[in-house]
Amino acid sequence: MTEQKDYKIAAVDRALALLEALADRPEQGVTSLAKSLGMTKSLVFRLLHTLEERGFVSRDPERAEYSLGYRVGVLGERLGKDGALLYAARPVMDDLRDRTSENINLVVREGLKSYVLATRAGRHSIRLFAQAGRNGPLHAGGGSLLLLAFAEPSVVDAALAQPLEAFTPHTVTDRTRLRQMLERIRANGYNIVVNDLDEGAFSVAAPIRGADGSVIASISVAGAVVRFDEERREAYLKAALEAAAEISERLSIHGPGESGRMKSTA
Amino acid sequence: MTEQKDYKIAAVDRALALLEALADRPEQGVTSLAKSLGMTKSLVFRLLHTLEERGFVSRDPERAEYSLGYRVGVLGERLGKDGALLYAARPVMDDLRDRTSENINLVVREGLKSYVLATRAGRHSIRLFAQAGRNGPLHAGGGSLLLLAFAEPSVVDAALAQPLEAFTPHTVTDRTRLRQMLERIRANGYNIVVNDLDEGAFSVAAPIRGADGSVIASISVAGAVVRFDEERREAYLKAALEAAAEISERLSIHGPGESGRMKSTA
DNA sequence: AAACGATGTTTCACAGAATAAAACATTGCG
DNA sequence: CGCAATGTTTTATTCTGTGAAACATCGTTT
Repeated sequence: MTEQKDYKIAAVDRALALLEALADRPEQGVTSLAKSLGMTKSLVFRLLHTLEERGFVSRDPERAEYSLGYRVGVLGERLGKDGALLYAARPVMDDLRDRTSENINLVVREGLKSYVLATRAGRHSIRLFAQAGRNGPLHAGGGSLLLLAFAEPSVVDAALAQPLEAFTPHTVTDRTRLRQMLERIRANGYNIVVNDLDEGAFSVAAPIRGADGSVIASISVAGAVVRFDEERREAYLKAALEAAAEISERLSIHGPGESGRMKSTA
Repeated sequence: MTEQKDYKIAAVDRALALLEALADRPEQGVTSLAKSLGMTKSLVFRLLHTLEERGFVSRDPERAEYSLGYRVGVLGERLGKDGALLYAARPVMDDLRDRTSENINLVVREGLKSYVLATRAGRHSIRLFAQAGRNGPLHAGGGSLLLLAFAEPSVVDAALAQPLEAFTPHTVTDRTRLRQMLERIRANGYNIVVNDLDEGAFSVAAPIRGADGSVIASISVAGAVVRFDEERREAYLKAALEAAAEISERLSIHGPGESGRMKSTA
């Protein structure tokens, strides 16, 4: 436990804890909140007043019960869904890159295409398909296939109804085999592909889940196949799954536990 | 200036002001924020640290610039879009009810139906169609028609392609006349109807706009036609427009100005 | 290349603000 | 009708938030 400098200002931290508690369970009263947070009633009362004045908390005047206020919604909308994902993923991606020294990709689905939200460049120089802001196919690439595997059936049907381009000789374009692959990905909870989108490249992808538990993005470790031995395969898979779990936890209502203290001390 | 009890706790209020500033303009540095908010650099630095630890603020590690963090998105999503609107509207609806003594309705569009988000009962007892949680038509009722008027053309076409029920002898079901009415509503920026959904009732509706400026809801004053003279017509229209503007302002990025201090001292 | 200027980070001492405890008010329930 | 639980207000004390200023780091200019 290295006591790193603590600039935290207690009053603000407590106010934020209050907001989290109200997000976790709305319609709470002063006493209930005070008890569950280990604060005194008067403190909670003052905090709520402050938050309410700015619309971050809303009081039902009849029942004197509090919930999150409209300003939280306005600011959240401003950030956008991708924004939340992106910022939650950022430090985790940095960490994953440092651990693996490979390229890291954060990919979401956009209709029948994949979309690269962010990347981290590994230490080894290799040109891959993935590039932030770029649209790609859904039927090839580690992250893309994983997204397709966890998409609604109607999306899968629509995606497979399109012409399926072969990006390399190894790209799977046979629809029956593709459906089998998707089934396997769902069963495994991850996806590993080799040479299917970029010649000479591998990709190890894990699913990121939103607050409601549905898969909303994939994070993947990608690099040159020549460095991809059995040992790395295991290590990268473990790292990718952990990273995905960490991001998913951040995006859940309960938020990250006390364990996830990532400081990339490169 | 009646100095009402000030329970506001300064540190928290400043932190919230910081969040608002970052929502208004992301990617700001410490100095810029300190200057625009009239705080010292060290204070802003500490506030940002506290906010960052909880994910309410996100720092670009390279450029040392801050934006809203992912937690804001998670909490905002939890509230939902209707939640933000509902909580922003609540005190305004109370105020509008107190001013007019009539029924107040907050209505949104849900596909090709209207949906009553919330109501306030006036002092005079009158049974109206509107009831919280209820779906209604789009082609009749003050608020519903206004929502239709400001909907995308494809929605209007789809709504008018349906069979149009006549709820009273005064309900307009002629499609050409309806389109003329919608045109008028758009031009006026409000809508007043009589007897078209509830026999013997009037409705004065004004548009509520979201952060992006599009019309997302309507607020309306409704009551018995027998009390609806010219003087009240003017007064209700003014009150409804003001209420709609107030709610819209709350939902905008900049938030409510210092003017809007509503305390319903009934 | 050296010096400057701007920015982010850290330190520190003090004022005043946040806090806990307890009294008070209000509401609902038995 | 009284009891119990909750929200609100007050107050005294302490500790924390705060501003000023020093320091570090970076990019730019001369």
